[in-house]
Amino acid sequence: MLWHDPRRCLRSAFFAAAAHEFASRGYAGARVDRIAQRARVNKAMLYYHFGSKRQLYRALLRTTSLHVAARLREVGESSDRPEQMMDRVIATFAEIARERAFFPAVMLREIAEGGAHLDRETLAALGAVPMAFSAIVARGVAAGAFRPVPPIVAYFITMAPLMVYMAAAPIRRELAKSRLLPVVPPDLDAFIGHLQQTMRRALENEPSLGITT
Amino acid sequence: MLWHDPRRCLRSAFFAAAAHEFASRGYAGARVDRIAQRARVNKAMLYYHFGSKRQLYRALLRTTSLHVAARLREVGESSDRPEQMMDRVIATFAEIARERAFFPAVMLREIAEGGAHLDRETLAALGAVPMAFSAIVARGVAAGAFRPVPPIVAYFITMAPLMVYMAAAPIRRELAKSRLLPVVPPDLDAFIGHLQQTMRRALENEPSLGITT
DNA sequence: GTCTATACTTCGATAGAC
DNA sequence: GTCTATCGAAGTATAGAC
Repeated sequence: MLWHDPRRCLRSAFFAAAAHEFASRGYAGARVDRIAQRARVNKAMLYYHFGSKRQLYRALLRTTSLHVAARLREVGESSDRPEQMMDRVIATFAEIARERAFFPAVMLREIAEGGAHLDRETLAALGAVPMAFSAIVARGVAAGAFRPVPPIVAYFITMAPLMVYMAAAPIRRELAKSRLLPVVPPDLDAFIGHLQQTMRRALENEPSLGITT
Repeated sequence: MLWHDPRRCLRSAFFAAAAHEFASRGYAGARVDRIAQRARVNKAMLYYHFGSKRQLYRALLRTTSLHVAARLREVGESSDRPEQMMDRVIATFAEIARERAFFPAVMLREIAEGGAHLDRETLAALGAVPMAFSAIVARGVAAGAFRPVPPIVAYFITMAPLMVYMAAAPIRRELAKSRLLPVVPPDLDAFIGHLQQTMRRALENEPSLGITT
């Protein structure tokens, strides 16, 4: 990842700090001072390298989205059967969110934001994620392994629960702490298992044969 | 809805304006000036009636959450079979979001926010929504109509796609405008149909019988 | 209860030395 | 390339007249 280049290293430090700040406070709530402080770099450096808060935000979103899209394409290039591929797509989403804990919250926030602060290039990077996902589903449908569900619909039904369940971890903790939840919610791995099963059933093309329970 | 009471009417005007502002800009991005302007009331009045931006936000969240939870309980009290009840739960969510367009975005943002700005009372109101939903699923499981899926898991798998798909409408428009989407995404009604079908399959307890295609 | 004017604070951004 | 000091804008909140 080119960590030998000091310029790259500085960008990474800024990205990590910015990701944490934007995820937990949102674009408007994020403070440039806090990002610089967390990155252990002077604030003026941030402006020197990125120009503005907005451009830093865009760079973060672009980098992250392109990374996610690339990982999904990797899964799509494997020789797995479509059903297994969907399992791996879900696992990959979760894996990415484990590596980059900020990902779900930033994603949800940007959706709610409706694309304000974004330029065309960043928008394109964002769109690469549903595109990569849709390609996988479309091939499964074409091969007859999946029901003819619109790929973009499958994308939202798969990705949204994952993003929301992961982003909701803090508020679940709050609810649990205040004794406002009747039962302990399953951990992420269990949730992923349920989601995989749900999508297998949702996309299953031969209801009378071989539903895995 | 007590529209005859002028005090109630004023609160409603504030709520409507605040909802729009919080949904499109987030808590930190929301501007008290804009809320007052949109409500066609002086800003000082807002502070007179609600005390602060934060308390206005909490009041909005409480009112909305309690309304949603009440609507879900209504569905739960009907004499429908569990499968039909789930269809109606999904339809009800969508209906509420049609009446109150701000609902999905505010919900997603608050999840990402992790419960900051919230007091115990508002947190409890928020928790009432998954509680009401879970009660419905739990009864379906107890009656043998549903597979033994943890109700809270079913909640996230059902609610998240709806919230995200609705909240993502603006960014889908942006993507479409920039020609960054290969196909036109289904409208909300079609999406709801797919989600209902997905949840029927996900909760179906007898895979060999009566799957509706 | 309602409005005007303003106090006080915080934030994004930059100028300018090194 | 890096840091300090600071500016100007914009924000929440309130004091005080009516």
